[in-house]
Amino acid sequence: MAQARNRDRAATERAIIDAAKEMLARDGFQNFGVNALAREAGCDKQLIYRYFEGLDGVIDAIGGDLANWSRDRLRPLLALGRPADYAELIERLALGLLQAFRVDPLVQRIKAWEFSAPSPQLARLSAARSRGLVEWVIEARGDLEMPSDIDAPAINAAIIASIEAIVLSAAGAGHAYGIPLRNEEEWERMRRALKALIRAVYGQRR
Amino acid sequence: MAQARNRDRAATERAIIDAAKEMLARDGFQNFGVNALAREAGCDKQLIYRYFEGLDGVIDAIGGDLANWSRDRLRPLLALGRPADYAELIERLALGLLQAFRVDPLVQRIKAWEFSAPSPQLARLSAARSRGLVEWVIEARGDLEMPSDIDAPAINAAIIASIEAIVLSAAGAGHAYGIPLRNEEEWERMRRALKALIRAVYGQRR
DNA sequence: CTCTATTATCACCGATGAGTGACATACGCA
DNA sequence: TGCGTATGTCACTCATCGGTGATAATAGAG
Repeated sequence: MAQARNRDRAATERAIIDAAKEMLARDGFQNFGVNALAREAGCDKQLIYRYFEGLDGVIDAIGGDLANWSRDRLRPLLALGRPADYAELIERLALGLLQAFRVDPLVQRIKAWEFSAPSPQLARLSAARSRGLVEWVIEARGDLEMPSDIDAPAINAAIIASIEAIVLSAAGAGHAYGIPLRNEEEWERMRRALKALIRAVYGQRR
Repeated sequence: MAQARNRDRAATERAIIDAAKEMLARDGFQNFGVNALAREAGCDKQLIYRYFEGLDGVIDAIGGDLANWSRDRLRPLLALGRPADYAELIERLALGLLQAFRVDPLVQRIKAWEFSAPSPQLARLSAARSRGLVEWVIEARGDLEMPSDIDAPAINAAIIASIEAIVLSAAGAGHAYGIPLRNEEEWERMRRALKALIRAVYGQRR
């Protein structure tokens, strides 16, 4: 439980934001409210209104923290060197995203909430992540040629969609669409399937 | 707004269930509660407790209504005759499921809620749908050989996951992962991409 | 017709929600 | 040193929540 130092607005704001992130990651948006947040942050709820103008402002602030989420999570993949072909590029993207999403309950909750209660505000958060994603692809792609005979953007969308739904299912139920996903071996099976899918549709240079 | 006839328990129960389905399809689980449901069903909330022992009982009753959802939605596809190969089988499954899911806000809401607030109860609803799905595949597959060189169950899971995430995104935001999905042409683009994905991974007999 | 059991309604409880106005405290500037 | 303002606290309103006990109304059995 984050605790605010006294008489320090910046610290209090951080305490509120940190508490909010922790609560969301733990319980989701379910019982997320001003009262609970104030309790968790160890301050009076009045301050939430004063400093953030309510819960929405807190969400926006979290959005600021997460603005570069995709970029930051995928950056290490650039160090692997240039991908040999488009298939390898998308494979890296998919597996990197899978891992990043899998270990980040906060982003999982945000995505899940976006599914069940769409709002312009949550959509903005998601849009920022998407933007970082395509920027990464552009940067990592370099001068690699894009497949012209198939609709790569739509196919990539399908692949990313698949990853998000699988992670969300597994996080909640321990399995996804009949495939158990409780430990690293089981996840490795799913990774292999995704790789097979990507290699099949984008071909592989040998 | 469903309205109960007076002094007719069966009719009242139906009115409650119908109102619940309508509310969930319209607003999701967000403000779904005993008070709101009673108001919408045009009866006193006490009856919800008497006849269903609370909200959970109502959900279970809806589950009963939806027990054969997959089976019923996919059945027409059996009339198309035997698929020529495994790819065609999965293609029919995917496109059939996409369409069924796309036009059914109630099932969409249930799925979305399962993502953001996993519970054994919701999981049971989803499990029933899954079961119907694999039963359909077994029935439709007949004596068609299954691909042995790849992990078809995991790949199929990924494909179905993809479809659900795409539909949920599109329902909320009008687009999914950068691909606009507001009209039938745009959906046709996504269908083509899914077909390409399935054909690529499962090959096609020619 | 009378009585009983089912059906439906009403009035209430305690808890909790968001939101706000008034008040206390302490920091830093003049 | 004293004062103003930023910071923090408290107490309250009003609405809604899930849940329950008592009571009214009516249909059907005898």
